[in-house]
Amino acid sequence: MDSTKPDTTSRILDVSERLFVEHGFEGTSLRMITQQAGVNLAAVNYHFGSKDALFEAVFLRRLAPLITACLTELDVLEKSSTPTVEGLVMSFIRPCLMLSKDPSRGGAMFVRLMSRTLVENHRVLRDTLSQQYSVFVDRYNAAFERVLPGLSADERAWRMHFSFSVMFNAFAGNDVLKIFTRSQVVSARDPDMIVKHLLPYVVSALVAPARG
Amino acid sequence: MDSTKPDTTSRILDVSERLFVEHGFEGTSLRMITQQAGVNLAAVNYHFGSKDALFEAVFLRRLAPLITACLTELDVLEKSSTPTVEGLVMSFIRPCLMLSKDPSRGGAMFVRLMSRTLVENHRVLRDTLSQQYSVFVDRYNAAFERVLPGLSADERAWRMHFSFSVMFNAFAGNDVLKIFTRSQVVSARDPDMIVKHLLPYVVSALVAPARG
DNA sequence: CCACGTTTAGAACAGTTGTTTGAAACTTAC
DNA sequence: GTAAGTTTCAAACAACTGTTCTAAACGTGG
Repeated sequence: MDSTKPDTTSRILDVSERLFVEHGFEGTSLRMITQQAGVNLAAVNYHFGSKDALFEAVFLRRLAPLITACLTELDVLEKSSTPTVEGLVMSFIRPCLMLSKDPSRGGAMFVRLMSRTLVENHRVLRDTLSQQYSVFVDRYNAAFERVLPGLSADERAWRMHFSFSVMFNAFAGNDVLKIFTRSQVVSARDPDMIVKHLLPYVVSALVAPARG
Repeated sequence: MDSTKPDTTSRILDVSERLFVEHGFEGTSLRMITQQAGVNLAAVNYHFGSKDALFEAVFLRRLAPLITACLTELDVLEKSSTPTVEGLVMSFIRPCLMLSKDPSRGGAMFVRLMSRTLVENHRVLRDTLSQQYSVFVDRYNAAFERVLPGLSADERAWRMHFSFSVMFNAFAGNDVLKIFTRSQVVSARDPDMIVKHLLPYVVSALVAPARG
């Protein structure tokens, strides 16, 4: 046996993550997964119970640590006497950046999976996950209120909505203009390059004065 | 016969558009489509040739007019002696807004379809469509260069990338924070409300001074 | 060596998929 | 009214879907 070969469960998770990103939940069959993972077809149902449960496992494996990393960043930030908008934005970007640059955690794969799952509106997102991480949103809400005291709750919610949207899609590599042209508008997919341009963009939009 | 009932082709297109948005390309079967459209199963292959060709037809029906509307807005803008960033942004937002508010064109359905198709990376987007609307990107590139002369080509490309990303996802109703909480962060999906907050957000980010 | 719980194996299940077929029904024009 | 062309219909096709089953193989402690 190849000792470097991970166990069946991990191999299934790794292959699934990639295939779910590439072909979506419906477009990925258990036979594709088990073949590429080099395991028996029945292994998925044996180890995870069902295709749905497998998807949830793939998702939770990465989401929980990512959330934790963000919350830890927020903890540090809250102890600071002078929190900045830039620091707050980085408290979300930094964990995404770390994840994107770590091949052992699938790199940017998971952000892409979140992006796909979001637009696919998968059950797991509506039913299982959505409510158990609401602390994430609450904490960011409070943090944004602190660094942007001049905004109404409504205005703040919109700017957060837009900011997470653009940050998310940047890391997921969703190039909208790709719809209209073959040539990639943005040259590289280097995560550091993304952050370099993303951070000032988001901060500029967030700190703009409220229009009365 | 009910004279208000559209013909088979249109009924298939309308139903397909909605189902492709709700369940994606792979998740939508021809039997779902034909049943809801009240037509025979073979009708899709008779009128369109294949499921792939149907998808392309659904996509092109809305995309071409949307592109045209944007290009027309750009024409007007270019004749203006004092084009503004706000005007340029609105030249994209306005056609999206009109579309979103027009139920006879499926409302916001098509923007959501574009959003789904983008992350699904469908063949039709890679092969068929991508190259024939490159004029869209070229025109916007030139227009942005005119109203933001202080930016390098690189910086401009990134800001355009982010801006179209956030505008797109706003109209598509992709609420990222929905992943983490059940409660909708942004209250309404009223297109006018979206524009009201979206426009100043994007403009602020676009006009921010370049950091040398 | 044996017995035990865990994992893997291949085969089969009923149901669904996109597509094709040939005949029926319909519309249109002469 | 009849012929030609267009559209609809039910039925069938092979291929694929997630899931289940039982037997075989495996690892482990006695």
